[in-house]
Amino acid sequence: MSEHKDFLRTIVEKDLKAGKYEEVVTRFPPEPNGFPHIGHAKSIAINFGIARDYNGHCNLRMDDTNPTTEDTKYVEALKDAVEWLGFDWEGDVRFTSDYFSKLYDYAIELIKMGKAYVDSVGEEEMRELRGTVTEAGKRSKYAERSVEENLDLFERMKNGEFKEGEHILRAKIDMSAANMKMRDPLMYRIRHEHHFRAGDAWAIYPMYDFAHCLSDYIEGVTHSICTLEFENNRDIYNWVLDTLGLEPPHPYQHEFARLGINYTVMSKRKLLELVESGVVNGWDDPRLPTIAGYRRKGYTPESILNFCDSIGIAKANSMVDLAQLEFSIRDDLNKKVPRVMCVLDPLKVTLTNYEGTEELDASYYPEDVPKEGSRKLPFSKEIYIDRADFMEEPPKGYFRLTPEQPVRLKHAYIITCKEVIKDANGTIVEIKAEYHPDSKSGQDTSGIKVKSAIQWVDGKAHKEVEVRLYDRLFACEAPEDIEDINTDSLKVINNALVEPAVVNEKPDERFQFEREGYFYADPVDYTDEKPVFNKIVGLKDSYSKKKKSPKSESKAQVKKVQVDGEVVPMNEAEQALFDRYTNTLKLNGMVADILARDEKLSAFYDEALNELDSPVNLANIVANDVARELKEKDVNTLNFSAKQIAELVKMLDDETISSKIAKQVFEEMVKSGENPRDIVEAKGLIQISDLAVISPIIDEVIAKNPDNVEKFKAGNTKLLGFFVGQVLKATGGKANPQVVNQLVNEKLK
RNA sequence: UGGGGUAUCGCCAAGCGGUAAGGCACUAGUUUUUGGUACUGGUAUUCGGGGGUUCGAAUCCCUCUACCCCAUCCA
Repeated sequence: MSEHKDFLRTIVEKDLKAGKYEEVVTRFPPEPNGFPHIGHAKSIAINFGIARDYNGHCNLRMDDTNPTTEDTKYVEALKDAVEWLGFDWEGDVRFTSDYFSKLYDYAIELIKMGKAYVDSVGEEEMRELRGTVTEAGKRSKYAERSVEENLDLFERMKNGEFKEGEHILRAKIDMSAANMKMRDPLMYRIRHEHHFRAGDAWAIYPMYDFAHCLSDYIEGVTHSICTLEFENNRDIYNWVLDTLGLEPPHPYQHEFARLGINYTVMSKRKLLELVESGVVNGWDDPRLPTIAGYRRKGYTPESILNFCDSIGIAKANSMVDLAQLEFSIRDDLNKKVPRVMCVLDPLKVTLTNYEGTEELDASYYPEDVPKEGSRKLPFSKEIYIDRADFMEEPPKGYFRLTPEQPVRLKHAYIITCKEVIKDANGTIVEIKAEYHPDSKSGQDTSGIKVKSAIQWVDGKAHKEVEVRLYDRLFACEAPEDIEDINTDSLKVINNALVEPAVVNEKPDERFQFEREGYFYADPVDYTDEKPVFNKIVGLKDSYSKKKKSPKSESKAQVKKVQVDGEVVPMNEAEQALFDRYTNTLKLNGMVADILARDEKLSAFYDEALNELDSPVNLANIVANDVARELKEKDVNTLNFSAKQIAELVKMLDDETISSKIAKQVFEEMVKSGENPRDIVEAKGLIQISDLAVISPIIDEVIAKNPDNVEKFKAGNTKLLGFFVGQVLKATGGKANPQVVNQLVNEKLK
């Protein structure tokens, strides 16, 4: 129903509307040092999605500024992922390395402005000089080098005249900045390393903080969207663009929370570890949360996109339940995919009263899936069913075949068990059963009631296939490392039996194996001789859930006790002020506390008090509303004066205006600096307390909302607010809310 | 410990002073030749805690608490 926008789209819309940009340009800027995972999918969906929604465009840019970790095989994987998800990037794939010489020029400009310098301290010393989060850092002695010297050194760095680590180019910002990122951040480091695209042309490589903002600018990006951990970097982002004095429009950075899913790891480092240690079989192992992995497993791009859509975009760190992803793929495949029969754990059934063979018609799709298509099902005396679908001594609520309970073979006949044959160990090896000739699917006249229909395959006319059953890679919700791995994450069934049409007709590459789950013909290992199917996801299973679920543990959670920290005690002057406020002016403790502790506020309050002797109302508005404005501004930059606030409160005291209107007028004063009386007059905001005026309006509101009147009378007293709100709305906020409140209450009684 | 963020149901997430959306999960029922799907209902007297302002607060003010990020020549 509600077409709400995420906060990024809200920003984009506002910017577009304000004419800040003509066209929205975003970018997806991965570093090509690993395979993209589903977290990247979220970023792709956001960046390309926003560009699409607002008729802009999105670039694909490889952020390749670190030659030691990056590789061209990863850029291919990245391109594949974006394409597979169905997005087109604008023009060619971009590379930060394409901008190296432009970036170099910008750096020189900064040096010339005295805003960057070559530092030559060692790594260790630099760390020490940087200070800590609580202590300011110190600039190294090299910060004093002349522009000429810096220019010379920097050029020689570029030419490869120095060893790695010998020199570094830093921005000259502020070594005592509270934001550690602003303590003269590094812009260039020396790397005698072969770059997979730039070759050996460069001996210096730009750092992220220098390269990223400028690359965005060069490409005309308007909204530079990244994850939360870059919040602290935003200051440098703006600093570089601003101090270079680049012609607007500038791009601006906005951050959202990265995706976390339980039972999986998402960090590139950990993923790399899993791949390199051989715990999984490559980057596209279906147990990995990589896009290649999901793709190999059989997920559709639509399902991934729907998932990204369903989890929303916000700024709170969160951990999404894996069930949400699984829902997305089931939901997608349910509408699309043919149903087919496969027996994972075969148990032979001989139909003692059946002779010959026949072919049964069977639709590929259930009635609720509006798709056409069917196949023939060979049927004969010998068939296989799944071992789990027969029980000699069934528990209560078991719907399948038992010695007493017949069952339907899906698309075929009802059968009744006659004899159970076991081997020497007591394991069941065969069932002898009888079929009911008049119970054929679609023309059943037998009148036999069965509780379920099970899958089966013909004893001879079937295909043997390999089925790979995947489970979550990790055993715990928030896995840390390899210790937490689920040792049962892959089960291979070598000889599952599938009905012949699956392999012969190949009606699709994804199937629902009835009553089991969704499966995908493995794109790599599948051959006609040995078909291989990957389990994408199981069907929802309310039976086994009911069976084991021991009802979630004690729900009676004790409410967490929260200890209150200590409040800083007031100093003497503050205490004196506080006492005066509470004792002689009769302010309540909280308000007095707020005022007394803040010099700006108490001064403002005292000034207003000189104008008007209304200590309580004045205190309230100062402590609540004026305080908000004074949080970031200084008294003399405010648009309004203490005198005007006194005037406002005067009107409140007179009941010329209501407190609701007072807030509105205050907002106006903040913006325009006009006199409160003028505002009230100009907008006609004088309070209406006349019953003769208010009463008919209430009647109208009541008449318009019979449902809510009903609910109110039934005891939903919260609705009082609704009615008052409606009346106030109808009067432009001018009705006296106290009067309205009382009147509504009476009328609804 | 300085700075920057974030707290609304088991998990996501709307909400921006006037009736606490929605999805997942859970649950009860209806339909069903998939224990699937679909459909119908049930799930927050309450928004991290405590105060204050207001006729009215998840929303404004004060304060406390918890968690995340920042001291790589990574991005």
